[in-house]
Amino acid sequence: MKVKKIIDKESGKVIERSVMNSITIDCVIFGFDKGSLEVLLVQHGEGIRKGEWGLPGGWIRERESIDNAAHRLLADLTGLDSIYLEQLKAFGEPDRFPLGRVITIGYFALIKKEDYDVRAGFTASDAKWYKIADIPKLIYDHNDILDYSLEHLRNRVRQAPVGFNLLPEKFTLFELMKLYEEILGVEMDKSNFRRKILRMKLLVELDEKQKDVSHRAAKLYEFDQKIYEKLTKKGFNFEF
Amino acid sequence: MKVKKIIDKESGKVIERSVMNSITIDCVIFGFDKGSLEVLLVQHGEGIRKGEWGLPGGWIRERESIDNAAHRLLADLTGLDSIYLEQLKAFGEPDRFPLGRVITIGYFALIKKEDYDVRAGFTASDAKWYKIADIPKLIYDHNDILDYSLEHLRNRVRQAPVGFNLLPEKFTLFELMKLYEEILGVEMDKSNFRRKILRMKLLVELDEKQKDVSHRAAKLYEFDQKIYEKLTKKGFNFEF
DNA sequence: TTCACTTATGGTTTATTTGACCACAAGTAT
DNA sequence: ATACTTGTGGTCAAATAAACCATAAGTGAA
Repeated sequence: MKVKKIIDKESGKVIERSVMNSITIDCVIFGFDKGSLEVLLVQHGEGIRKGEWGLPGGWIRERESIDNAAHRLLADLTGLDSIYLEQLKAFGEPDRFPLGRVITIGYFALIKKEDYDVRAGFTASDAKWYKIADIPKLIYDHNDILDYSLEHLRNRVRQAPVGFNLLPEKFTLFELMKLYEEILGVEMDKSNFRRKILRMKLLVELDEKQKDVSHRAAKLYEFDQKIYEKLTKKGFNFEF
Repeated sequence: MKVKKIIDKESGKVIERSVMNSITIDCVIFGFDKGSLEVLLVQHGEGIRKGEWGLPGGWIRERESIDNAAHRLLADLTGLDSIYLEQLKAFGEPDRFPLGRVITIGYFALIKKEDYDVRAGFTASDAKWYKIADIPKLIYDHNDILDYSLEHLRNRVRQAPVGFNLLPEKFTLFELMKLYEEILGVEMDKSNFRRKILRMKLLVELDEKQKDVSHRAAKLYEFDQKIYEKLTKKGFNFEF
């Protein structure tokens, strides 16, 4: 096993810690802002690919599970824990990484941008949100991983109520609909959407309304954690 | 990179070939026989776990993609190529493998048992089909991988027409229904099933009937490759 | 041959869901 | 006041799903 320099999170000191030398993790972190789906990319600060953009990622330590590694990397990156995170799959074309055979395990995260500060605990030289349409050419096979994630996201939101992880705690039905429209690339009918989503009893109507909008304020909703979990396990159908 | 003894498929000679030393592949191979869902397990012929059952698997070679590795292993095992195979995900608990840190990538295969001969090209000391209900305690975390696959299979057959890969080329609607019932663990209505599946235009009615059955012979169907592929991409809905 | 039994096949009926569309409410901006 | 935007609650016809029924077509046993 290789030994890599790693910065210890608590002490801030550079320590040596063994890592697995042919497997990495790369995370596709989705956010949603002003009607647009976005992805968090980082600019590499060292090595031959200095200056190029890629997915945030890192090495797996010798004694941690891969899920833990993904959570740790994400926490270092965003300062957030307990966010929605799931493994995508492994990417292992033999020439995907130019300096040797490295297989990477892709992870897929959905975060509420309101809770998040790019700078918090951030170690890469630069990090930036990119709209899906503006993704540049990325290092290695990261464009492939991103494309796969996007495809996965589109499938996932139709089968489980995971899209909510991209919205603030309290949201309007219109915002929710716009989220689905953006992710799935379709147009929906306000009225039918409302009927369908309310019928699942997934949402709790709050005694609050939108503030500071230049039109009639809409009621705010949040989702019911119990039913959310039940539907997440059982699967729900969200075709339009 | 480690060097492992590998038996060359063409020549039959033992050759040395470099493999990645901390990643393996394990395959969950499903078959369907007489109304029961089954899984192919192998008995390990060497090492400390000699005699115990596990999933068929192996090492990834230095210069092959992980998908290729899975296809190669499966071809060695079953003598079949171009079978339905997809990656599940990586399994990486730090202590899943007792002799060191090894991450495994799970694969998921569906085969037509009629086409398949367990002995063909088989290298493990023994291989056997097990009914889902009779799965023994397996080595390492293979029971977890199997449980995950089963869950995945249940989700998959409801979203894409992949279940057909378990049936012979020609099948009756009743057989197809029994397949769904077995996989999903539900009872269905013959008449409604028939209506629903025929409405998708996925099946082609053949000019042939069942033979040697002790009741009215049913029409045979096969599926339409074109529509099959379209539905596989697009996703179909098969809730009951 | 007749009858019981099994599965095949094609209905019906009713309730539910969808999709398209409408109308008015309740705010803001000019 | 009026235009404009989004919210909210409807209608209606078409499509779908769920439960159930009836008859057909075969086998094998009485």
